[in-house]
Amino acid sequence: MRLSQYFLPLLRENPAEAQIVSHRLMLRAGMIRQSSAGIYSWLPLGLRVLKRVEQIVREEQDRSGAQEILMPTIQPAELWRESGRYEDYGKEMLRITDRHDREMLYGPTNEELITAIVRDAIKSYRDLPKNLYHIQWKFRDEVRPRFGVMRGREFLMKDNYSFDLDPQGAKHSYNKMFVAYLRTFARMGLKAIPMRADTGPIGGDLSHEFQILAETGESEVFCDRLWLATDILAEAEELNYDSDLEPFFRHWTSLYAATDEMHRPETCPLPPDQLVSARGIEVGHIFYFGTKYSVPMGAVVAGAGGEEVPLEMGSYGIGVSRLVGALIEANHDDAGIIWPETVAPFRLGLINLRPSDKACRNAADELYAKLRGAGVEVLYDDREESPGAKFAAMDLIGLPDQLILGPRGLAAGTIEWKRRRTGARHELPLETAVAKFAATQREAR
RNA sequence: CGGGGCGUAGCGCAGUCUGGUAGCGCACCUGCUUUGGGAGCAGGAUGUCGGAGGUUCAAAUCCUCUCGCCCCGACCA
Repeated sequence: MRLSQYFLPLLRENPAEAQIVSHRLMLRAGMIRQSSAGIYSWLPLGLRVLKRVEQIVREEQDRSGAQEILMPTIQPAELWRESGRYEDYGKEMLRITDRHDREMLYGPTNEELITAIVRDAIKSYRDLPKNLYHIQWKFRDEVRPRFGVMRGREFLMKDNYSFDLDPQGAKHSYNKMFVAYLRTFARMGLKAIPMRADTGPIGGDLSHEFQILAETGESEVFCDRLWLATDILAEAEELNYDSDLEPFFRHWTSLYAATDEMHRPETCPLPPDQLVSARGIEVGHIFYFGTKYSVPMGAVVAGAGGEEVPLEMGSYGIGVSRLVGALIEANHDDAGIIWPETVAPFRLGLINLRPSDKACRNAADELYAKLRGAGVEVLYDDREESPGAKFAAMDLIGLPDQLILGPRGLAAGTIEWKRRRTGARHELPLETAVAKFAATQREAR
């Protein structure tokens, strides 16, 4: 993509309403624009990241055996009356009346809808287990939306729902998601620590939140110091979803980690010097709640003996749009965003320092064409701007690598390669640049 | 939902107390010069001062009502 043609409205100064770093940088980097409190439009650069994150989530769900569906944003009130949550959910639920005075709502979550779908479709234990997910916009009319997309009213969530015949099967489904979540976050370069969590209004008795440690986290969390040096992905990667995941689950939940609500200083097993207290961003939450919805909503199947068995259910959520903010919270410096390669909107930025110079322009255009031809996603800054402005813009949007072509290097047949994260610079022979990034593009994806 | 703050050009702000021609920086447009870390000079365009009502010869400024946004707390992917 040529930057001269790209819709990338960068801001040089911080908008007054943005207080935390991810919100500031998303606005400054032209990723989002706010339309009202907690509701955002995603501009081209931001949407590319959102889709990358979504795709990683999708791939790990598919790998775990979950199947993708798509449920609507608007749901009928009567379903929520069946579970009793229509009244319980309170003002956070956006209620709508259609032209026939039918009570509708913009879905804050989908337990009721999916339970109704499965209830009507699955009648035999032979059709279990099932795990269905969708990635859809949700709306929760938060009293106080804040922190940009980290705590919006409208947000993109991956939610899925498992259906099993018995608690043992349901626990296996829960364990699968436990593993899938670790893999998902690790692929984005995030260390998300599973923490014993309160089940809240969803209900149930087993629940873990996946928390990313960050100074700007919304809540206080506590964990064993050992978590800081742990590479969970290495172990999670080797697991087979059909094997018994309980030992893995037990191992990783034995290392202390708890949210504020679940942490009790008097009963905490860790000595004070082993306990880390930090701020956490909740990027995922998994629940096992048994028959909480299946019983009131009559979601039963015929068991092996012909008896009616209510479905054992769990639900699992990942805040996809929140993750974009969380990724920035975890990956930035004073100059801007530093994208992990797996979620970067473009793999590479190409800066032509002197587009008015014919030799520079020809060389940069040619390099751009070759990179594209090699399948490298490259954002090409071909604008007539001062060098400083281009460097600042490229650092701000945070592409993992930059190729900087100027008259100085061109005369020597070289191009400068700068790594965004480390700031390390190398001179590359011009002709090797394409091959180098064609290779890294394959590795990263 | 309790407490606090803010709405003036695309962004950041001054002007409001003490009513009297709506300003500054950046961004934008034109021209020339410049070109390895947010360039310089010259010229130019941009506003229902959040909205409604009121007071006044005169309202960004005073009064009333209203809408929006942000922060702290309680609540949540």
